[in-house]
Amino acid sequence: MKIATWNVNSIRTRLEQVANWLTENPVDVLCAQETKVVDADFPMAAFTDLGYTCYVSGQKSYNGVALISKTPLESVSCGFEPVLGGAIATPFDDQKRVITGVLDGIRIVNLYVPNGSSVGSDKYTYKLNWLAVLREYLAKLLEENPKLLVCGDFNVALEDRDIHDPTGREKEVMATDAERQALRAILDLGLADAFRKFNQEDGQFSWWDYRAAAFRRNLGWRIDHHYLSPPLYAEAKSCIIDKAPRKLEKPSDHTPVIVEL
DNA sequence: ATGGCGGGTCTAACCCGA
Repeated sequence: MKIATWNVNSIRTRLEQVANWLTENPVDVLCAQETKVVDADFPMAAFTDLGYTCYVSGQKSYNGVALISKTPLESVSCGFEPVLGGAIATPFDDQKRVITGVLDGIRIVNLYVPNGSSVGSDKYTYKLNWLAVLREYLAKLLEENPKLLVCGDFNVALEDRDIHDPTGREKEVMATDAERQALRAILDLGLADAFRKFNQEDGQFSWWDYRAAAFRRNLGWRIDHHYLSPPLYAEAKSCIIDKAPRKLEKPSDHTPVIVEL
């Protein structure tokens, strides 16, 4: 089974690229983030034409996540509320950042973690609070789903080798100790980075700024991840970053990461 | 860099991303 995560930065603007990529890379499930479209306007036909079923949780202009699956999924839900209840979840479910479903006994969670804007801002606080709620959400899911795959755009680079230049990282959003500790607290539930099972090199990135020719100069960050519970980590066969889509005209600033189980 | 690019939409002295 192959599962990909890709922040597409608008599913409508990127539709042709995503459909072409799926044709050439017919993964079982594509977990997309930043779809930036309300559910009624999601371009489902392009994917049904390829034999895929779409499960979407979107909003106008911002955020939005989708599961695009070759086989229909079971037990699909959106947001934190179905798992955590309204008291904890409601303040966070306005922003559409979470969708999950089950395929062959594997629960797949597709996330778009808040960016955080700048260190010390209200959005930075929101990000840390959101990650704390995510920990509770995943703890509940792990109780019922020993085979858990959590993927998406985490907007956190866990280690210095995941950043082209870690100098001054403590002042930069996505790399502060508080963000890393929030993510580590989640991984301590029993999740491990699929990519690092196979690749220990630095200079391995999944996002490059549109500006300053960052992609050409490989000035990137590795912030898109697949985290696996122990039985899935043990059976994982590969995890690769496909840089090809980032080389196209008008690309997303992220590129797909694919795990094979 | 007082964000250089590129999405979005209230098409702007706009907002947001990462």
